[in-house]
Parts: sequence; structure tokens; C-alpha cells
Amino acid sequence: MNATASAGKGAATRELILDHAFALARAEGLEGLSIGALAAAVGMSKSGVFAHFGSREELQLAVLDAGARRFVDRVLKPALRTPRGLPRLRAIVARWFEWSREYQSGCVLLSAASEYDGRDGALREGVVRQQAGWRDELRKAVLQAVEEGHLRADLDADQFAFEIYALMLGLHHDAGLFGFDDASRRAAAAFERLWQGWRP
Amino acid sequence: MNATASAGKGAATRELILDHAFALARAEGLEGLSIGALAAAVGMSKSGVFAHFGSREELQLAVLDAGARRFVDRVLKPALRTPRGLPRLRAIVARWFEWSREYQSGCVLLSAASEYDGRDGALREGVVRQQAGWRDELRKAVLQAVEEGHLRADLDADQFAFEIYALMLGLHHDAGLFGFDDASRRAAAAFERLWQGWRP
DNA sequence: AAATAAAACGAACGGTCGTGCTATTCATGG
DNA sequence: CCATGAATAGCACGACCGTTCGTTTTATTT
Repeated sequence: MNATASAGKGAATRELILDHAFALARAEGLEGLSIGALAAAVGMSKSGVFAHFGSREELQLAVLDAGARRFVDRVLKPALRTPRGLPRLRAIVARWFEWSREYQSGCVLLSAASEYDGRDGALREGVVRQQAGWRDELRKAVLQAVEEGHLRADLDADQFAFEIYALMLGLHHDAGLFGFDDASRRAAAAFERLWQGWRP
Repeated sequence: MNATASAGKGAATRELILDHAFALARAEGLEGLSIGALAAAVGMSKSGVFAHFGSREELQLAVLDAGARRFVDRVLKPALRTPRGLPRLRAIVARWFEWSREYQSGCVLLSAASEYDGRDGALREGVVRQQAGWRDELRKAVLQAVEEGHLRADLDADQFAFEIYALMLGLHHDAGLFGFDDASRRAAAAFERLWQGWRP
């Protein structure tokens, strides 16, 4: 009847597994994610879980992909409803802050970036593609703010996107180690100062 | 005769083990560091390596500590030879860039921060203490730059240290995924703009 | 050179890992 | 209601995990 069931029972349990896998990977990282622990969390047998993905690496890729989809749904998509330019850029960052608050102790996407930055293989490629894609979305939002005349025309959008991203990394880092509230204030203040410095 | 030998053979091989462990942890993280693989890298038996630390966790703590000592020796200490204030602060950042270039694909200290930010235990405590200590050194260097009159008096040193740290996180992130050179240019440009904006 | 202490080895233990195979349960279309 | 295929369970495998223990080799001291 509902959306998941109409795609068959298999797809539904696959989503259920991915839910638990996402939660486990938050705490242990994608490399720390084990099929046995995942099966125990879902309440299935190891082989039952395994059959849905065919290999551990496919499972990890699926978790990574699920994380990316959630991020887009929770951060980018809602912000697209606000008018393009600076308002939309600020909406993106605001949603991103909320995301960080929810996943302050372990964001799968960020820990994956640090887990696979020095390796080869499909997972690294997935992380790179995903991070490059998100950076490009950010860059486009910055570019639109320039085009709309909300930010100065001589602003380097790539550079600006890098600096925003760096602030969010700082937020996540400090939130995980020292607490979210202080980190959030610092990151927010830095972002305010950053874009205000580029007003026309 | 020499410094290491006078402390006994045990201490010397312990350092040798830590060398290899540091290299392995760069690629696999502290959680991915296994005693078997470490023993093979050093050319010793598993039990021989194990005996030096008594537990895997003690080994991980020792690697973390060794990393912190190296960082201080390579980044902070040399910078202390330049005059206090802005020159020293810029020297610290410059050394930090060199450190990042060397360890662009996997810095043990940073990956440890992301590995243990959502856990409990001795390792997390070690990471927090180490990160807090380094942040404080950074803050002190910023404060001295204010006291010397090199930066404006209304500068919030904590905030400034956070922003510098965030830039270095951005550098490491982008260097690992997209290449060091581009990331380095962006981070350097951001730091230049950052401190120049606070000149008296 | 003998005695003693430190260091390293080698084998084994109980567990968990990912993965393959076969059987059984389940849902679903005819 | 039954047949068919999908979904899950159960079991076994080889490999590696951290750790323990008794033995042997190597260094240091007397």
C-alpha cells in the first residue's frame, strides 16, 4: 500500500537495515561498521543482512549514499524554497547548522571523508564525488548571491565556498570535542563576519 | 652510549615500534591500527610488540602522545624562536602548513579527533586534552599579537583561534580529497585575509 | 665467566570478521 | 489453494583480532 511496501518487502527491510547502519556508522565510522553488529541491531541474521548487499563494501557505499540523500533532503532542498542569492545561501548555512546539531557526535559524511582521504577504492571515489558535488552546490549558491548583487562582484565563489566549508568543519570538530553550543556560537559569528565583509 | 641506548634497549625498540605505528595509523587511523600488522611492519612477533604496551589501548595512547610530541617539535617549538606577536603567529601557521603538506593524506591527530569525538574512554580524553592544549597555545599566540599591538585590541582571541583552526581543517580536508596545492592556496589566502582584516 | 634481569618469541585461546552454501520460511500471483 | 520465487536463517570456513603463558634468546651486572 504505502510507498515502501509497494516496492516489495525486500526494499523495505533494506531501508530498515540502512537506518540502523546509518546510526551505527555515526558512532563507529564506516570502517567500524560490521555486519554482525548491524544484524544484531536490526534483529536479523548476519546472512540475512548480508544478502541485501552482497558485500561489505556495497553496504558501506549504500550507507554513504543514504547519508548523502538525507543531507540533501534536510539541508539543500528546503533551502531551495527561499529566494536565490544571499537569503538562500544563509538558509543553506542555517539548515547546515541544524544538521550539525543533530549529528554533532559523528556525522557519517564527514567521518567518511577523513576515513578515506588516504586510500584508494570505490569508497574513496564515492566520498570524493559526493564532497565535490556538495561543494559545487555551495559554490553555485554563492555565485547566485553575487549575480543577484547581494555580494560584491569581485568575490571568488570557490574561495568563499571553501571558507564556509572550513567553518562547518570547525563547528563539527569543536562540537564533538568541546560541546556544541560554544562551537555553534563561534562558527555563526565567523560566518556573519565573513559574508558581511563582502557586502557591496 | 647514545641517548636512546642509555635508556636501555627496550626504550629504543619502543620508539622504533612507535615510528611504524605512527605511519600505520596515518593510513588506517588509530582504530584501524592492529598489533599483528604493526608487528609485521617492525619485523617482530606480535607478543614482542604487545609486551611493550600491555594493551592495545595503551599502544594507541602512546601513538597519540608521540604524534602530539612530533607536532609540538615541528610546529610550535621552531616558531617560538621568532619574536612574539604577529610574526610568531604567522610562523606557527607557516609551520602548520608544512606539517599539513607532509601529512596531507592522513594526520593521526586529526583523524583521532574525528574517530573519538563520539565515544567515551581514555582515548577520547587524551584527544580532548591534546586538542584543548593546542588550541590554548594558539590562543596565547593570538593574544600576544594583540598585546604587542600587531592586531586590534577588540579582537576576540578565542574566536580568532577557532577560525584559524577551522581553516587548517579545511586545508586538510580538501588536501586529502582534492589535492594539496589548491587547498593550500585557498587556506593561505583565507588566513591572509583574516589577519589583515584585524590590523590596527 | 657466571648470574640475573630484560626482551622477544611461538603457540594457543576464545572471539569476531566477511563470505559462501544449503535449507527453510514467507509472500504473492495464478 | 497451490506453486513459484523472493527473503531469511543456519551453519561452516578461513583469516585475523587482542591477549595470555611458558620458553628461549639476548643484554646487563656482578
